[in-house]
Amino acid sequence: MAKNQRKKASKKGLILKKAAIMFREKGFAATSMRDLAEAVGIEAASLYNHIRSKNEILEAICFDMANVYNTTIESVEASKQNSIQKIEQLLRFHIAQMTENYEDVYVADREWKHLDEPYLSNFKTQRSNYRKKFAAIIEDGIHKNEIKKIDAPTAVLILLHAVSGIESWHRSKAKISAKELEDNMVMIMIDGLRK
Amino acid sequence: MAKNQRKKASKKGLILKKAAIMFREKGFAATSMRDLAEAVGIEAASLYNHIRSKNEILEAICFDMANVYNTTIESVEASKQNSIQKIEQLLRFHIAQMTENYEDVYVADREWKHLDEPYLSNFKTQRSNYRKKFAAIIEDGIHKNEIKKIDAPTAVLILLHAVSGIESWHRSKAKISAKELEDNMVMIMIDGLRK
DNA sequence: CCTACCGATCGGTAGG
DNA sequence: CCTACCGATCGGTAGG
Repeated sequence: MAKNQRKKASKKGLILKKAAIMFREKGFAATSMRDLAEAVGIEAASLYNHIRSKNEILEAICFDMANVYNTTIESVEASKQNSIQKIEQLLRFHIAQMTENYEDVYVADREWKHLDEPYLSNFKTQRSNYRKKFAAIIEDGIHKNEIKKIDAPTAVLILLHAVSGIESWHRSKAKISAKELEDNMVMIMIDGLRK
Repeated sequence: MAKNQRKKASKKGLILKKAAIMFREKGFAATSMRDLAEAVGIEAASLYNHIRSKNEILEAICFDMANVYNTTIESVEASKQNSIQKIEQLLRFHIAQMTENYEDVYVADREWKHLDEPYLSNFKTQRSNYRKKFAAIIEDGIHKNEIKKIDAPTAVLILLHAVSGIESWHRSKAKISAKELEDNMVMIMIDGLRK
């Protein structure tokens, strides 16, 4: 992963990486800069040679994820596949992110509330736009009779939240492999949508 | 709702209710006792005539929800229905909780990490037991050929997280009604499981 | 990258 | 239920 390499290469990258781990474990508000500094191996004051503020760390994590999501859905939109295939591709993308890039995904998904303005509004807009694009793909599938007649925005919420359920799987050191997990999820969700 | 009545009847009930709203909005750690006191309409120090600590409030919310969950799944287990019917009943229960008792459900689901020991361990155990009971129902349906061959613990995670997606629906003042929402969700999830 | 420190705010208590 | 206050900890800065 290019991103993971970057995150380990520089000190700022290390700070972002450790921060994501701690923000997931304890939450943004309950993680102190002194906790973070200890995990990085420096004094709290020294963090500020690499980052401007605690909130800037959260911004970096959230908007890096938003960019990955935007890039992906734009490429899926542009591809020549039917709607079921597009949805399956998006599901597999989200599952892969969850298993490979767990900490960042979790933080961007659950801790974005702690963003300050104007970043908060910006993030909420991007999030809403992503869901609208996803819903449009489902809507298209309904019109083309590939997908059962359901409320598309509701289906998007179900799909995205279902994927976030992998979080617990990740923690539980389950016996099932990542591949099996992915296939199980895709089967359940796709069969649920299909006519 | 008996519980809502109790929560409005006494001052302690009002504190728990306002706390659930604020813990959901800002998170447990980012909600101060002074914020909470203002919402209740008293001084921060006066809160301590009704509760022992900030953590006690979180405990009350989380364990009230755990009790509701336990009671429900025990009654579903004891009922004479096939596995698909049991799962549908549990799904409708969770959806109803999400639409009727949103704040408490959300806090018990997302903020329990901030519980102190021994409550934290207790809560995690109850949560794990609930999921095991749910998985056993799915497992039973697989053996009886009512449900496709999938990994039952994974299916439980998908179902429970999918339901939590209603959170965003709740916030978005969607055009779809609660009844339609419920039917859409049940249809997608049940069809996804069925053989 | 560290020592030394700031003002603000936190959860909670004493005493009435 | 309030005023007055406590020690601890917070994010962040000055200066080297």
